[in-house]
Amino acid sequence: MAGKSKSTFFENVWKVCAKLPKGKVTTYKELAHAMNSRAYRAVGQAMHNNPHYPRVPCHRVVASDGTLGGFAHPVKEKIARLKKDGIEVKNGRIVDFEKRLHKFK
DNA sequence: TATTTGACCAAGA
DNA sequence: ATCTTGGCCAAAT
Repeated sequence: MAGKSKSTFFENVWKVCAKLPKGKVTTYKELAHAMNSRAYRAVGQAMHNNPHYPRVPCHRVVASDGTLGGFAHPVKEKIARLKKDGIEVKNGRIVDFEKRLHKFK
């Protein structure tokens, strides 16, 4: 085997997040879960440092209760991008959150 | 190596 | 339903 390609936690997060279909959202917790981890806080850090937009759609990652969570830019932009993806936000919450929520695997 | 910092979460009050 | 608290984990300092 040639060089061992050890991937960091962040890189794994980005890799999984890149699989999120357009028109859907996921949560920090779900991303962690998909990696068999409970580091949902660290997932937030990975999104904050996401160097791969738009390949990694970090704006479609929200909090477990359907609220928006954070964003590296004004939250206003996150809302705008979601709307562009066909996802509605009202009063700081994802509309029809449960229907929009994507679970990996 | 130890401490601090978050785009979090679940359970209490 | 909203607000507070403690716990959680990886990265950065």
